Amino acid sequence: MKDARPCSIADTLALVGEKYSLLVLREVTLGATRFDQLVRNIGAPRDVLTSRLKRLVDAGVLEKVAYSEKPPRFEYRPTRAGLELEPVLLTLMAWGDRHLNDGDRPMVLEHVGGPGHTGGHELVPVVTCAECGEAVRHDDLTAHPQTPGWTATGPAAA
Amino acid sequence: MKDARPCSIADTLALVGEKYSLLVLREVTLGATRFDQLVRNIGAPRDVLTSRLKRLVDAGVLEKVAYSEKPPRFEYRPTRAGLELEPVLLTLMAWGDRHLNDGDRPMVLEHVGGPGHTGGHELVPVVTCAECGEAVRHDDLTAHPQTPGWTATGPAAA
DNA sequence: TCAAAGGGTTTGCTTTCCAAACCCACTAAG
DNA sequence: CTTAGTGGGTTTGGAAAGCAAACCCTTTGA
Repeated sequence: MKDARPCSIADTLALVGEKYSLLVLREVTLGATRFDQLVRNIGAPRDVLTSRLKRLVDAGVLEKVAYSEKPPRFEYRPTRAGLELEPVLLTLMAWGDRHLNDGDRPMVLEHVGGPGHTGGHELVPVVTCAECGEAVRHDDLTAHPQTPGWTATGPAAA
Repeated sequence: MKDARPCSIADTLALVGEKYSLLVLREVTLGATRFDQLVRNIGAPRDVLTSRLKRLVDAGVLEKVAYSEKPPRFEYRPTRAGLELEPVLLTLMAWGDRHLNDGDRPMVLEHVGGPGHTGGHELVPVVTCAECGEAVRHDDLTAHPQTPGWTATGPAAA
C-alpha cells in the first residue's frame, strides 16, 4: 500500500477490512458481545479474535465494558462509530443474498418504521442520495479526486 | 470458519473480503482496468494482485477482456454483479470520510440525477428501506435468522 | 473435591504476504 | 539492427499472519 490512491475506502478497510473484523461488527450489532459467543458465531481462532478485538477497541469502534468484577469479564459493545458501520453490513448482506444465495436468505431483517408505523416489513436496503433522495445508479456518478496528481484512473503525470 | 453462523455477509466477505479485493473493485469501477494501473493505484504486490484477479474473474465479479492480440493483453472489467458492489464501496467511503478523515474527503462523488435533473450535486449516500423509503436506523431493525438452531445472538441449544 | 464455564495466552506448524528480481513479447528510437 | 522501454505477469526467499489444539487461571456449582 505504498503511494496508493488516497481514499477513504482504503482507510476504512485498513481498519475493519482484516479477516473477521466485519463479522465481529455483525455479531456485536446483533447483540452477541462476549468473547466465546464471538468465537462460536464467527468461527475465528481465539488468538486472532483477541487481536481483532484489541484493534477495534483501540480504534474506537468497540468498547470493552466490564459485566463482572470478581472474575473480571468484559463484553465488547459497538460504539456509535461502530453502529454506523451497519450500512456496510447491510449492503454486503444484500449483495450476498442476491448473488451468492440467490434469494435464500440466511437471515431476514424486519424493518419497523418511525412512530407513524404499525406493522414491520422485510428490509431491502437501497443506497440513495441524501440530497435528491434518488436511488444511486453507477452511471449517475462522477468521481472527483481531491488529491493533486490524481485522476479517476490514476496518477496524472508520473 | 467452521460451524459459523450462516450469513450472506460472511459469504460475500469470503469472496471479496481478502486484502485488496475491494480496492480492485474500486479501481475497475472508476475505470482503471489494467494490471499495472491496479498495481500503481492500489499499491498491492503484483503476485497477490494476480491471485485476487483470478479469484474475482472466477467468481464472475470481473471479466477478463482482451484489448490487444499481438501481445496478448487484457483488461479487467466489472460485470453487472461487480458493479452491484458499488453500494458497499459507497458506504465504506462514507464511513471513512466521516470517522477517519473527518470531512476531508480524498475523493468527492458528483451525483447527476435522472432525466429531469440539470446540475449535479455532491453525493452523500444513505441506506434506505426499499419498502417504505425511510433511512434505516439501527433501532428499527429486528434480525430473524432463518437457520434452525440459530438465534440472533447464537446457537439456540448446544 | 471435582468439574465446568469464561476468557484468554502459548505453542508449533502451515499458509500468505511481500519486495525485488526476473522473464517474455512487442514497439519505438537511434 | 541494436538497444531501451512498456505491459503483464511469474519466481524466489525471507518475514509475517493464520490456525487448531493445548494450556492457564479464576470463580461458581454439584
